Amino acid sequence: MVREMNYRPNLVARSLVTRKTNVLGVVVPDLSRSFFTEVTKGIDHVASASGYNILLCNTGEDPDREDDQVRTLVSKQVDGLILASAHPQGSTGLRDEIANCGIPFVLVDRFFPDLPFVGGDDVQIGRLATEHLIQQGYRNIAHLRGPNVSTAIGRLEGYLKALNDHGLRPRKGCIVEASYHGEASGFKAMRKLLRLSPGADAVFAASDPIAIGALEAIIEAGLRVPEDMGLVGVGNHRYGEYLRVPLTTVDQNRLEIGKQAASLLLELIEGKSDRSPRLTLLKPKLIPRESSLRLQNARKSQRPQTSKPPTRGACRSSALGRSL
Amino acid sequence: MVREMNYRPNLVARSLVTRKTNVLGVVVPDLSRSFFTEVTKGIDHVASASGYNILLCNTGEDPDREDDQVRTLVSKQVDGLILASAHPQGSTGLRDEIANCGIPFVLVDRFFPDLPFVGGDDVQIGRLATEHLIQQGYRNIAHLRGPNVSTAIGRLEGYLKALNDHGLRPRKGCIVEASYHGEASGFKAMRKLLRLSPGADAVFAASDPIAIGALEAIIEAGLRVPEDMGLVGVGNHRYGEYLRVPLTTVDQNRLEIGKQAASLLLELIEGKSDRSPRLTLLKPKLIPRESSLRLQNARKSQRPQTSKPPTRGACRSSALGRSL
DNA sequence: CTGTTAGCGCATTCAC
DNA sequence: GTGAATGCGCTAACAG
Repeated sequence: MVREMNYRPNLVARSLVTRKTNVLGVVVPDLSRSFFTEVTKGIDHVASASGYNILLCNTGEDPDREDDQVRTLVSKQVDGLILASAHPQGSTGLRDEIANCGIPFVLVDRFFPDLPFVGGDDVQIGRLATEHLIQQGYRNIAHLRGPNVSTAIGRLEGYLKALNDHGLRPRKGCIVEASYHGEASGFKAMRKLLRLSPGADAVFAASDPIAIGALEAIIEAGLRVPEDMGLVGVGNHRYGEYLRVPLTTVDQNRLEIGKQAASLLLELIEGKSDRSPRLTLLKPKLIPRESSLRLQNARKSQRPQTSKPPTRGACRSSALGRSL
Repeated sequence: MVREMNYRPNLVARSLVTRKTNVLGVVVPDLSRSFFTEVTKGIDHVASASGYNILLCNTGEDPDREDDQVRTLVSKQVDGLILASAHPQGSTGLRDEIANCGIPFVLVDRFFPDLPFVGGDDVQIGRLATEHLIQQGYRNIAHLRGPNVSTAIGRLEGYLKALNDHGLRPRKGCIVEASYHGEASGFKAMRKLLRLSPGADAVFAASDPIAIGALEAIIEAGLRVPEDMGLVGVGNHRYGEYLRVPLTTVDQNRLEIGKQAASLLLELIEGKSDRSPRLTLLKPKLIPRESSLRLQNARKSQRPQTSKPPTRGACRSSALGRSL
């Protein structure tokens, strides 16, 4: 009957009195990066199951814009906030803007000390990737690191630790910075790396887009992957297995990051803040594919999910033959 | 001074009296498809420039869920709605839910008669892709179509028209349906196609993900792309140029779809509804890459944006040689 | 031009 | 149990 009368309750009036909007603010640096869309999807999944909607903001990696967005969201009385902050590591701006305004929030992906956080274990990610390369027999492993946010810092740390644990040392010039976003950035960084540290036989790239750009540069230089140059990325990018050389990667479980962040936030909102660990680090998982498998015994683990035949060799440009 | 006192105006109270929330509802079928994230980004770009925020909903291609979301958004008093509907073509559910509730809205991507719309010109897309293949000398062109939404219907129509214009006719079994979403679906559909219509020498896939899956199936079958089988997708997918064979595609300008949809919606909201064409079809553009270029004279148009050497042959699995 | 008041549409309270 | 009054925090209209 209510349906037939098509009465539409005014939820903003209701919100004014109940002090509850059933809206979660989500602030990300860049919507086109599949990492963040996947996280957002995970958030939406558990949020909408609990009757919440998502107010989405794109900061474009601009901390000032981020602060504006957060202020607006707070003014709009969102019940909670999930944020992948563009503030540089160590800056105090984030804490000023969020932590003192009294609204529940959870950080994702980019870690800041003492604030509720859900993300990947970046040190472990760096270690996993690097140890895999070492295990495959690579010895001169370079690193294409990301910008100055916690993820890049942690992955770098894991990379250095893994090298150290195996008695290896990074060579001069073998760590080059790229921006997370673009393949173009990975391409440029790899070119630079090939100049600076010509002896490298493998690369750990801090993200899959960086790795994809690097792959192009490696091929351009006339090197074979994985024979002459091993390559590992991070993110389990959806198209990683369809690339010119299927890309080994470290999966940080993006969907789960979103889901757990939303779950934690909902608990904070509903006052069940007794959940002790406000720091959730998801366990990363190595996805070995062709780009790093130079040992025979590892060939078996390719493309388990489809019914394609497992026998596939490297996929190489015909322009390659000349320089070998 | 206001800032120092850090007074936070309660925007829901303001909204209650002004009857304006400065929020736009955006409803999409699937956030992980890059098409929709790019459109959403475009929407956010112009919306936030005008002081609007975005309330985002994911329907998962479920019409019932979509109706729920729309009802909620309306109840939340969004100022306007942008919607890529999951309702099947010809259904009346959409019109019932939206058109009569008095709130301004714009449809994107999926077309419905007589409703404000911004999207690609799908007939033109289908024609462009197919004519390109014809021009490249392919004669037995198959089609992997999408599900029953306007985009797939239009692209199919363009495909048929282009064939007809050139005195060609589709063979029996050469049109196979796939779901838009998954590469897996494209893979299966292509396998089926190779069985049903073994003589095909080219495929027009209704989306890039379908094309990506199809590419894998073609390679698996021991065929070379583009020599034995031409391939064209739709969407100018971000990773199309990094695939095993760089993929020819039709760009429908996704970012622009979002921007124009948001602009139109803002005009409708602000009452300047005198903008006569409420139907905006963006002009598609062919992006030729290796997967369809079997004629020499077309080789020049590969990868113009980077400084990579233009000489690159097809990228083939080593498992291929056997069946030729 | 500044200060006061009514009321936006609901949920919650109280009286009945 | 049902029904009328109060107020959420703000803007708009009004009075001084």
